[in-house]
Amino acid sequence: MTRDEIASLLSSVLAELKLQPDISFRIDIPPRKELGDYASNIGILAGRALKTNPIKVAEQIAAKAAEIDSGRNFAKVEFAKPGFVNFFLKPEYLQKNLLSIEKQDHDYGKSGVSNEKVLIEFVSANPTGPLHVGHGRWAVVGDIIARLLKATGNKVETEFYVNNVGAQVEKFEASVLARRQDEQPPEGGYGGSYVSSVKGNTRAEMLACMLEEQRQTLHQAGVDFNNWYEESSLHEKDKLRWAVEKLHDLRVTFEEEGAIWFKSEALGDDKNRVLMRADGRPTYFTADIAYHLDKFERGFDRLINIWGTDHHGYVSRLKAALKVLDLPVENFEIIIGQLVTLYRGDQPIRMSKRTGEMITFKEVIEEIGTDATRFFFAATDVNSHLDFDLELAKKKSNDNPVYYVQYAHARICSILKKTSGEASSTKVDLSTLMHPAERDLMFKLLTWPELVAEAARLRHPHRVTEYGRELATVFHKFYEQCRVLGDPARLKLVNASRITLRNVLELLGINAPEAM
RNA sequence: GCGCCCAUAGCUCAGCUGGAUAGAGCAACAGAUUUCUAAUCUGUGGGUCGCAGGUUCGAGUCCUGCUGGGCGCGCCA
Repeated sequence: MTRDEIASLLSSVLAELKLQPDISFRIDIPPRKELGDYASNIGILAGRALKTNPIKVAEQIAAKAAEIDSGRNFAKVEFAKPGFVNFFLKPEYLQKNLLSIEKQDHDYGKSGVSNEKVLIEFVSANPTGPLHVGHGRWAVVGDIIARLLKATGNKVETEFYVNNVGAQVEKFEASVLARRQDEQPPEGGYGGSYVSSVKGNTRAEMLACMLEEQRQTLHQAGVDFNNWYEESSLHEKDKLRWAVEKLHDLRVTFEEEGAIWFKSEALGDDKNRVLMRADGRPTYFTADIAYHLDKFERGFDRLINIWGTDHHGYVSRLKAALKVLDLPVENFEIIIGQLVTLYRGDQPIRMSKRTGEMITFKEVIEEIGTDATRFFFAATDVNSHLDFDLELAKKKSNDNPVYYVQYAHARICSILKKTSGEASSTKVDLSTLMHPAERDLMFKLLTWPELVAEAARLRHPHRVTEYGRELATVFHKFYEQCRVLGDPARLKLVNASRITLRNVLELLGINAPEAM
């Protein structure tokens, strides 16, 4: 009985007992083992809805659930204090799941809970300098969210938007040329040391050079985009003018001081915004409207953007524009990624693209490795600011959480190498798997698919790293207490653990080494 | 000044649409290896969940105010 199956069981219990059928009860893993494998607050909520004693209702529900199940999946179903219903799975159920894990192999954890065509856009750094650590964080998070959404049944494309038009790229070109003449960059230009290594004679060549470096860095981080969407292609297709005309037709534009404005203030923004400058050139905002119109035109059901916190002020104006254009804004999510402050010991390192004083994403990868970089950046909620001490990450590299998880996988492979394929035998009596450590491990394995679904739904990669640590812990404890070699049932359990652990690392884009 | 985000153990962070006795890793201390990898495990200490109110059977979680920090508030991108 997975969480979903318990949910539908409880729904039919409510129906049979003729209780309030539409309460949104929760099913959780309770804080202590004595309270079962799963627990629901259903009695509390039903009691409240019916204005009766919640404990009595819980008692009734527990009895009915046990009756319907009639000992197939649950050893017992109990009710408890404020109105909880607690479910205790039979060991046979957990044991049976091991066979299912082996059978599903790489697919264990995947599901079809969602079926949308999703475009996720992230990083989208200006092609005027190397990627900084914040980009790196958003790259890792975006990449893993894409993997999560694929794993739960969606068709997903990843996209990097290239801002290769406008004042910034003009200043970039001027800065490169100035550096070659040993001159100062223009006002607001780029002064980092990387400027001298930019190759190319034309602006396009210079941008291509910078872009290629970004692409390589991302590849090194295990992040490979499906699409690189160049802003210039929007201009070539005259999409900006087309977008402005659409807004004009909707009567949400006006002219003032020679510029064309969008009446965004009336649509939830702080103020009105310029679409076309007095000199006739469009703003970045106009390009962004055209770009997102184009995204929806390409037939995606859902758009997800990861934007740096420095762009959060653009959320309301872009949503206002898309809404007035009658696009489904409810299917347009913007995840705001907070910054990373790098430290060397107590010393914070400022991230500024315009000064030479920055540590790039590439340097971080090279210093602490791809696996550790991905794990650390995935391991915290992207909505929270992250303080990241390079010295600490490097110094402690031997008991980094990522190595802890990888080590569990390597240990398993080492055991399995010592066997002659007994783990793959189909006729094994699993009923001997009764030890508490075995049970804990089996239960942890059982919850992997629902964890993936939950992490995908919340767009929370850090749930996956968390699970990886927990699974490794449960495995290591099992390993300490239970000798595996010579026990066919335990070999089965270990093999299922190997598959699950590998799938966790696969989802995170981290290597699953067979030896360490 | 206005807007968004954050504040949980010495440090870095989890805590799911409000649920049962607030967790993990690191750091500190004490132990475990003739046995499948000790990159492991066991145990100990460590908390007014920034502060003050409110909502209710129940608040780290929701609301209001305050304090402290990050980021925005361009006819830059």
